[in-house]
Amino acid sequence: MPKDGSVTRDKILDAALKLILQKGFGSTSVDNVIAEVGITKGAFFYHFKSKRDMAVALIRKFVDNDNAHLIDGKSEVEKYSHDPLQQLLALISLFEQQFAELEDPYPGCLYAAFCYQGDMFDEEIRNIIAEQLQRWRQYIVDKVYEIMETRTPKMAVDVESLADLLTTTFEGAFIMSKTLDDPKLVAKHLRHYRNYIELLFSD
Amino acid sequence: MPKDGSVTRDKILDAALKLILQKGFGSTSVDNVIAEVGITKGAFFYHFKSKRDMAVALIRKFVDNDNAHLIDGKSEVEKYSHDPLQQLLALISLFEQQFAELEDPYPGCLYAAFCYQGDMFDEEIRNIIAEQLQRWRQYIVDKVYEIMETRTPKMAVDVESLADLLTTTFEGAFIMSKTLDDPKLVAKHLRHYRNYIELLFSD
DNA sequence: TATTTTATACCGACTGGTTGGTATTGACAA
DNA sequence: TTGTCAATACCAACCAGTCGGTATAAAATA
Repeated sequence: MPKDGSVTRDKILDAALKLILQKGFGSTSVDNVIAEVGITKGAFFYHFKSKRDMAVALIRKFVDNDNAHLIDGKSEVEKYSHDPLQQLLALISLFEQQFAELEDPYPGCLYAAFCYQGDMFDEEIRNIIAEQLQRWRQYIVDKVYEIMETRTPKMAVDVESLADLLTTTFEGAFIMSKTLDDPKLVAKHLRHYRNYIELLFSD
Repeated sequence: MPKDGSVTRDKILDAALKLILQKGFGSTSVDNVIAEVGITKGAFFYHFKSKRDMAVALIRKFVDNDNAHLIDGKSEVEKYSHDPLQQLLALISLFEQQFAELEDPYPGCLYAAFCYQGDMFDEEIRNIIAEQLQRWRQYIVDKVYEIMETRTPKMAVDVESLADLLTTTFEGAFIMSKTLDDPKLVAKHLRHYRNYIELLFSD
């Protein structure tokens, strides 16, 4: 049986995620990470050729996980109703429920953490994030156009920004939740987004 | 008249703000700041006894400026209408106009930058920020209760989180605007917040 | 089956450079 | 000539990254 180095690699990424959300990328030293994991410098640079290399791996993992949430949410929601409006409302409800269960403020989102350290990263890393944000946009944009086949919105709205507003609500609410130390805030703000969609499209 | 060191002090704070929004607090070194301003270490530590001391001064200045926006917006808006609903909608419109003029993505908000470096700061700094967020909340909460004296919302809503949602929209939209490199995004998302208020309360 | 080889996974001392912060000195205005 | 303001030179701690070496186990060879 081979020694499984991927266990250590994952532990490094987990520790790095936690520390980066607390202190930011630039303030999280490799020494911090290895101390958290309980390994040495040698082990770290065996798995990642540089700190930036680790950042890329970390953001890839975070994006994959985020995308899994989108895909899971989609399939969860689309099996209960064929009405695109009900599907979209149910998707938001699903996220509300998940965030309503939290007892501590959500630790935060890597996209925001990296956004506010932008100058430390190159185009490649920014693109990985932007592409994932556009997957969310695309799913909701399509859903809204489906809705508009049978319903007329109460107001003329820009569909693309309406779709992006979900992510905006998440990102903004994470910051508010942490700053005001209110674990329930994210769910409450998602509820307003759901209300808005409902007011726009329901009869 | 003594030499006016406050000019240098302000230049330091301006440079620090710019750099911190680009790179984060932890990755912005004192050397970076003095290079940007064109002064030396001695000058920096004459004006601020530590880097943390500068951070406190910076966040105080940012909060004062933010509060000025709130106060200016209030008085601007309250002189054109006595209807609290029209006042609130006009306030959001005002911010929309300001952000619609931008040609580049808004550089970001210190509250978010500090939020994602939370572990580097103490309770004092977090409180300065939280108190300012609560001033925004209080103004809108009061306004919404005024509105509800004469109008019934289309849906039952949590007033406090409805008020906080303005800040959430700002914070989230700043991140989206920077990440997607879209200068007009903030104005568009504020528009949705205004739409939501309008749908909730108008006849 | 016993022995050698090879690849993986990890260690910890070390390097050149950067960090926040200090001590000392001097220039300039009142 | 005194207090304000800023420059130079410096320090100890910390930074990302390197390097020579080691332990282990699978694979190849005998």
